[in-house]
Amino acid sequence: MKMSGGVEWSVHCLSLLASLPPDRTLSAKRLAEFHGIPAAYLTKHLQALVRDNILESIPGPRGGFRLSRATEQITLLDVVDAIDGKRPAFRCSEIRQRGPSALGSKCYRRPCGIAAAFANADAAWRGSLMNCTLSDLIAEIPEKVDPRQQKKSAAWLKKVLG
Amino acid sequence: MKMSGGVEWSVHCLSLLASLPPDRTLSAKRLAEFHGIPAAYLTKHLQALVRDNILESIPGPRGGFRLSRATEQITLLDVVDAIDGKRPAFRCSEIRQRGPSALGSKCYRRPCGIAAAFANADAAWRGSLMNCTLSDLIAEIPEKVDPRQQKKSAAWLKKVLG
DNA sequence: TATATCCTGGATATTTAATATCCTGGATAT
DNA sequence: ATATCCAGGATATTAAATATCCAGGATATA
Repeated sequence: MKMSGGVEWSVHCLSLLASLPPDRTLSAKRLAEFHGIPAAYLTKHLQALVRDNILESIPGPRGGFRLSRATEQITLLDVVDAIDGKRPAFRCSEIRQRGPSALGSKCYRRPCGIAAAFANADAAWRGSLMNCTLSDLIAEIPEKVDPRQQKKSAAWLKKVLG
Repeated sequence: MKMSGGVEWSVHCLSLLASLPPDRTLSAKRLAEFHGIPAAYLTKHLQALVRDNILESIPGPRGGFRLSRATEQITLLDVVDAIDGKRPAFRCSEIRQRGPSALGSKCYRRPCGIAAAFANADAAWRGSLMNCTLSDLIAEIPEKVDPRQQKKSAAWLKKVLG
């Protein structure tokens, strides 16, 4: 079971975009350059974030992407849902309806206990992700990120923003 | 992000095996027949369960599989770990170490905040799965499974156990 | 002891999903 | 007018999940 790598890319991009001055943007090319990842593929993920109203995009020269909501209003769950989809990891294939002791399909209105247990685990996971906002992640940068890297990032931003 | 379908098959098989008289077994073929799933592939999953000491296997005629622990000692997490592997869904690719503002690799001893947040969610998920035992699932069969299906299952078992 | 049953593990094929690139068209700032 | 940038479709590549088959070893039974 593996989550799309695009989720990691997306959160890092959102974090960088959150440090932009108001109304400034970064292009997909710049975002890819900053993170050392392929621009063409990153673009696909950014489009997914736009579709889910996490980012907004500006076409044309000096265009690019910026956050479409406050950092407090963007959770990790929002990102996961946008990039990885909303379908749960456990997908019940209703094997109880197969085999020699199965009944007609009308007899299975409620989910089976096994599917319910996995749905609980999924809810716990989503709950945890829902409780972590982009704002939370940014707040811990000063204590968690090496000051030298913070400085280099700021310098890079200053350079590309002209 | 999708969990292996083998997890669902496995839990259903464990549930059926739990209803066996002591020291009786079911072969992979019978388990597959009961659930209407391919025997050859199910075998691979059963082998994984044996490797993790959830099942034990008996070779030879009248051989097959049986639980190797009490139902109270088998959790959904045990099954997921055996079938789907122990690696978390979110795999940090350390993109912070790439790009123009990265430092040398010695400067990244602690996990980044993003990876930590996903690790929390993973822990919540695992915690939920760990709290659900095979015993719990079996306990709710009387209320959750249609009595007619329970009857058919019992009849099938009686037949194949001779 | 011959035989039939059953698990084990390796080899391999098939299918599906993730990853990745490219290109055309439309928007827009300069 | 031109250069930059996003949107979305088409397509290629890679990796993983799904699935089958077979040879080898164990064992109950006749």
